[in-house]
Amino acid sequence: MASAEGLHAARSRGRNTRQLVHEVLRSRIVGLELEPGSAVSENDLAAELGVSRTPVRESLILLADEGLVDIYPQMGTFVSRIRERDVASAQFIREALECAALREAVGKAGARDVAELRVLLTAQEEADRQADMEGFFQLDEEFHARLMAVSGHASAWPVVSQAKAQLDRARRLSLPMTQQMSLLIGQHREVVDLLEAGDLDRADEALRSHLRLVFSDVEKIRSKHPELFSDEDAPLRPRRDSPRRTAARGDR
Amino acid sequence: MASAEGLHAARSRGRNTRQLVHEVLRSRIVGLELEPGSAVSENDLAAELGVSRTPVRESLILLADEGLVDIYPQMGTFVSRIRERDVASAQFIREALECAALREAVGKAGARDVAELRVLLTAQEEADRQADMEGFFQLDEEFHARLMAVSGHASAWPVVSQAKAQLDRARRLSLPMTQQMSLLIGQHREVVDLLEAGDLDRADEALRSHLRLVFSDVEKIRSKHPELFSDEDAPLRPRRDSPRRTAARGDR
DNA sequence: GCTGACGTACTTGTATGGTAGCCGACCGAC
DNA sequence: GTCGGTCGGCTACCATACAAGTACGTCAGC
Repeated sequence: MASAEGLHAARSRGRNTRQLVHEVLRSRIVGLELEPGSAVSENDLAAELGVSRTPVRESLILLADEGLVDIYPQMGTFVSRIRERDVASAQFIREALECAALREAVGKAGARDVAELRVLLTAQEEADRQADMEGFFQLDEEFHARLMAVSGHASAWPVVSQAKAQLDRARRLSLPMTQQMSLLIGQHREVVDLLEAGDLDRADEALRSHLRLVFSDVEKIRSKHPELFSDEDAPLRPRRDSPRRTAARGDR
Repeated sequence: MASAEGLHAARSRGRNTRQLVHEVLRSRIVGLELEPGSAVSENDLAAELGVSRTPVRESLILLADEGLVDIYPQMGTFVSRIRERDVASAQFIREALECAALREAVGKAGARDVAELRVLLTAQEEADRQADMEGFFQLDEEFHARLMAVSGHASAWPVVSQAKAQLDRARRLSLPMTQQMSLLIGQHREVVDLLEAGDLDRADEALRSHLRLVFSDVEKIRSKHPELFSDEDAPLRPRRDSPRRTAARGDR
């Protein structure tokens, strides 16, 4: 997945190196491939990805803006630990925007919109049957994005997506309980049903409780994996214990 | 304001060059000192500000992420024209977040919160009397930020602020009608009154209509200054007519 | 006069060099 | 044993050099 070589292969397709590096790193962080608290050095990443430090550095700056990494000048850059405050903020933003969009979507939604959403629901059930967690995550993202698009506010999705990233890092750990998947899908279906029926208030409520469930998951995770979270106000101890990088030298 | 020399002077105070350049450019763009459509060359800015291309470039990347500039590789970077779509999106985001926060603030607001808000209202009236538009803008920003803070969601303000930037560029041109200022202040006061009274629905409605008024202003501006707006879908003509930069050479 | 090819001057993208500053281990003094 | 200074190695920051590509003025050909 997104190895060093694959990066250059896709490079010709419009996007430049910075954007590719940004996507790779973002995906690794949100997918927990890079754990909260771990160091991400410009030099190491540049060497691993086979590019210079410049695009890596520019990507890290963007990721810092998104709150996914913390840059400590002259000390290092670290994947940000999950902060209570950021998670709560992300939840608030997501809930406000998605619910506001849904309220506008009710009444606007055509038969085609509903049909497209139902296609995604079916695909989600298939992913559930196959226990394809990664696939479900993508379909979930697409579902929520599409839901916002119905209201005509697709352009606000990136903001939601950014907030969502903070939540998803933690969720990644919780979803293994496969029972959750069918529950979430059921909630998705309920939202679509109520949207189709034009029941504004109940649709809003259904989506809101769906999002809250996701949020409460994060809290559960916290007790299980406290090392991924930041104990607030004690961030000035990034720890540079980075073990010597043994491999990754012969390539290129 | 914010000349090249001032930049280095403030540099010692914690923030690095990139952040300073970012603030300067953002302020110039939102303040319309740099007009939509005008070219912002990495080289020119670096020379003018007395720094190298690197921090300038990194700032521009951040500004592009905020939608304030458009980067066309190998062609140039231009202050983005105001796009119908972006303005609508910004309005949606702002309205959803600010109103959601206000709804949560009702009931939470203590006497002290209300008092602090009222202090800002008084200051706004003073700015109105003195026809101090710039001061009013800052106080307006502070009022809305404080209002969100009451709900405990101050950390979501940057998102609102980013959306607001898109709207403010246009508003900058409209506010000269000083009659508007007292109208806006009156609406601010109404929101605070209803917040204090604990009337959730009417407070929400008051804030919403206030924000909508601001939004409608933008539409008025469009007819007056069409050159600042993008006629959608015709963006691939940035025009490089950048007139020779005559001044700004002897300093440093 | 008009059209089309070409060259120059500009742009951003990427790579690399040098600097200031922080951490942590080592080592000597007490 | 404990404390304090020093030094090596690492970091991100900034500056600079080079590369790839576009626009636009110029000029030759018609």
